[in-house]
Amino acid sequence: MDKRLVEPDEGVPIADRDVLRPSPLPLYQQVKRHLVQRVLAGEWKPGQSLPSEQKLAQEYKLSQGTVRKAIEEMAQEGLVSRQAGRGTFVTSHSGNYEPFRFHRLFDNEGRRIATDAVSFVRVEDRSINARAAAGLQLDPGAPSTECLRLRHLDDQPVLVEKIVLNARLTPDIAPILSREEPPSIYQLLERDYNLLVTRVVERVRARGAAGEEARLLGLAEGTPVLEVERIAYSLGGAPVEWRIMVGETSKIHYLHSSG
Amino acid sequence: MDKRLVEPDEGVPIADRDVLRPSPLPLYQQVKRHLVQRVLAGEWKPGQSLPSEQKLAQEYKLSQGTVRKAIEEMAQEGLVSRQAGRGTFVTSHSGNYEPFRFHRLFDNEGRRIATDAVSFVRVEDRSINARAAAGLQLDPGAPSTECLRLRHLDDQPVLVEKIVLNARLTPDIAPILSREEPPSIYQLLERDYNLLVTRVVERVRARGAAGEEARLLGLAEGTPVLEVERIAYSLGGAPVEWRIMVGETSKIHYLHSSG
DNA sequence: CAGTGGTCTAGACCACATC
DNA sequence: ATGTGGTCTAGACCACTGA
Repeated sequence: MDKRLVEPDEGVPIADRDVLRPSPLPLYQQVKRHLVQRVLAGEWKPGQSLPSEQKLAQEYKLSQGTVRKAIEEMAQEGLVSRQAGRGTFVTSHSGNYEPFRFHRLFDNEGRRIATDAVSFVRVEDRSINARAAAGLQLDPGAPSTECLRLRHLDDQPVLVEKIVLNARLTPDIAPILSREEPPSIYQLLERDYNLLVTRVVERVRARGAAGEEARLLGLAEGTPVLEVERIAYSLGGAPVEWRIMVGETSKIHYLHSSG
Repeated sequence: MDKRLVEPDEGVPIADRDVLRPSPLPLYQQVKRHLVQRVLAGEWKPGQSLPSEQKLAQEYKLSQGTVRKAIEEMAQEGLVSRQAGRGTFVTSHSGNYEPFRFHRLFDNEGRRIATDAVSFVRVEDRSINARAAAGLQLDPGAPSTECLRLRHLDDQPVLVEKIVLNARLTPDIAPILSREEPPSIYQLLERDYNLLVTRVVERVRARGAAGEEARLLGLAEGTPVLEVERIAYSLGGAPVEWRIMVGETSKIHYLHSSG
């Protein structure tokens, strides 16, 4: 039976339903939005399971189908993953669901540049550089944490990364980075700051190697290098990280499949 | 009522249903597969509308919801697009649905490199070059059509494209390319060969400009340039085109959003 | 065994397009 | 006024998981 027949507008129940009422948005979108908030608030931690569709349908006083559609969209966006017979689980970068899914750099044998040795050259708090400020939508001079690291492949340096974090979103992260030297920044953002990176925008350019990066990579000045400039957005759309990766492309390339 | 109650297994009807029966695949997947075939066979041409959900449900003797799920997946994959109140339409590269969706090169003002002046330097039938052969999964020496063209931006040459097509899939395309000089090869593949490009894989590298491309772009030998190597696959998964694009990246960059 | 998500049905109302 | 896709309901059976 159609809900609108049963509850014309006022026989309305429950607190949760109040949250969902006034908007003209479809119910399943409202449910999705609400569930996403609850996941972000940590009500269910990464790896844990959400309540079953039945339970959620009862809680929101909606049909199972409506809740299902909300959860299906969340699954499609990678926030949760579903397993028939088991349940719906909050995905995690730290879990083994899709580690390194944003790493699009590969070596010539098709191996992903991700799990290799990383050395941290420098980690410091400083006022943000102009280019990163533009990317992170911050005023020039805003506080930031900047991190320079170097990836190796077969003991050869292949990639320099400069990573800039908005210090207002990730306060006191510098000592953590220095101490732990984590292979994945995004794991750390999720674990310590509840920031889930869901989307990145990358710009790829070619240019000649220069200055410190040339030295770190062991290249002559002017050698053609690939530059990947990345802005990472957290769930909700706030830019949390600006990153630039530079590597010589006799050894590595950027790979993208689409369709 | 559940269909399985009404039709245990043998009260089964209709030719279409026979096609869909023996497999263990969900019904909506079978419907999807069948509809995709019908679109590819040209039963509904790009821009035209499919029958309504109701009609298709009757035709397949299934519920509207099942047909809907099939069509929704097709829409998600971009084969059709849906408009409430109007219908479901076969998408087209020539139509205005998603033109140039594979073009990921932009200038520094954020404009897509796509609609600009194109000049054809050369179009010829020849035996395939080694690199394209590997990409297209062909034997070295297989017949191919090779096309070299140059894109301009504000009257400056910015991008050299070498395009190689598998002559077995696209016979006699050379004269068409020479005559029409189309801005989009994929429109032509769809119109004249019923090949719908649905997926591309791109590898991006940096290197020094060399030989003919340096001359065409007006660059000194060794100037860093961006090289995008693309393999385009048609619906069904056959590689139909290998393409290499080379440009100086003081003027252009490769952009990719993900998540 | 009970519980979960996955599939399928049948029917309702809605907003929107078109004529 | 008619027809379209978009939303929502209520209930069925299934395959799979885990205790």
